[in-house]
Amino acid sequence: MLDMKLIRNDFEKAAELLKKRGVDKEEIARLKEIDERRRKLIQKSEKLKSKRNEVSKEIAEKKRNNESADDVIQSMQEVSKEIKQIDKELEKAEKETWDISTGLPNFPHESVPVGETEEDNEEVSRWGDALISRPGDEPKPHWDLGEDLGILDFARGAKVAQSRFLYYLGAGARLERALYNFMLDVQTKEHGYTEVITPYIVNDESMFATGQFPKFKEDVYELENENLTLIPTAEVPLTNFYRDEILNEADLPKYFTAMSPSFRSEAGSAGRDTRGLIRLHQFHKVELVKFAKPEESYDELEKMTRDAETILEKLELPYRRVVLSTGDMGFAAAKTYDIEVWMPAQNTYREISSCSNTEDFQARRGMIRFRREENNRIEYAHTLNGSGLAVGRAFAAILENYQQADGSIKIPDVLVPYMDGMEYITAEK
RNA sequence: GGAGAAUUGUCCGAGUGGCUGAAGGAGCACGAUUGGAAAUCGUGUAAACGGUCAAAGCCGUUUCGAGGGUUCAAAUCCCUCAUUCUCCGCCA
Repeated sequence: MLDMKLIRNDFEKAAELLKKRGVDKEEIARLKEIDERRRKLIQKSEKLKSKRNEVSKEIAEKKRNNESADDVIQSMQEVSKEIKQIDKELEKAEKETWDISTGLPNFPHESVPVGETEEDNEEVSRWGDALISRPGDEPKPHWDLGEDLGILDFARGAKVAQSRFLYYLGAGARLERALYNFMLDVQTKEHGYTEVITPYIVNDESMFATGQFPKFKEDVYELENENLTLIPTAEVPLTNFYRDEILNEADLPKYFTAMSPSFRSEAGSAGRDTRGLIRLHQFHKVELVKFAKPEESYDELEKMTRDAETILEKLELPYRRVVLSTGDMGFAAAKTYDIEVWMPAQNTYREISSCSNTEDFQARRGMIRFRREENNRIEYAHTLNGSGLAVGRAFAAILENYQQADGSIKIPDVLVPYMDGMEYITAEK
């Protein structure tokens, strides 16, 4: 949710910022207009209510003195009717402002490159020898490697559930578990995050606060007749942890991490990444969430992005960092870094983590606030989220980057202890 | 899933139609007292929205689990829902 005051007081600036994100100026103008109408109605209604309260006191006074108050009561009946009428109009205006304002994306940070698509994203840095393909000239894609080794089973996933679901088997299941245990260990022991196990189903209020609702309902799995949704990311339950709460300034910053399954309907992505582990309806992710003071949130974003990158460096997987353009950023984000891991078989980098500062956008929606020590005033906190990392995509990257000429997979050194000393995954007999 | 009880401010807790944003207590903050502390005394101690304002502040409206209703007027009466507790059923 945007700060309505900025739209009111500096319309041109607000409109310009939102234009970078593809929002029509007309729409902001309409919002401003309805908001003005809304506030006029509030004033009108409150004036009458103030009168009603005053006269109510008079009536009470008279009743206590056993005097008749019939005439006053009668006039108040009229006033009450009028209040009801105005409140009805007000409700309508409120719904209209709500409909527009809840659909507006966050203002982009000034450092974000302006653009319309992912083509306009800017590479920030690279790490590792991406272009040295390891086994030979023809690296195999991870889905072939996984099926040949008998550690991934897409066919049975589709049979038992649907396409874009799968089974991990034997050393594959073990590797998945090794990966997220490793990631959680690094984030908790080296980067100071508190490990959390969250609900995997959340209510509509939570989905609203983090920005998925009302605009992106088609991307998630909702339970029928329940007001409940399977989480599309642990960002939702983690960020909502402090919804409707006021924290102490001394409590900030706060770091949480959680491994969870994530459920996405992937509506509208038919035909894209249909093979392999890149785009699934259900996948594991180690999520990072921070609550920070406004003046520190961009430093925290840099640190969080490094926290994600560290995982890839320890796994010795080549990657690059890009900063998303205004056109490619998620709805709630003010600035986002994507970390893309090298996928040799596809000869390209693929997103494996996305780290965003939403500033106070989610905090406004979820009323996540803190009290300043110096003046006791209440402010919105800034919330950040990032993947640290997407486990399935890391799995895919390991298969492709660590494949050997004989089709086996070398286990990255840091994972060997998590695999009971196993150093290679070879075909199951 | 069935039956019953409950839900008031940071916490405990009073309050069945009007003078209750809400008694009383605890906690917390500040001040007095003290060599310092404890005890004691005094003062203060919610949030959202709207208006005004450079700001501090001030004014108004709303909020007693949530939403709706009755009424001139609702913490208080009615309806729906949620949550918690107890008992029964089921169950990892």
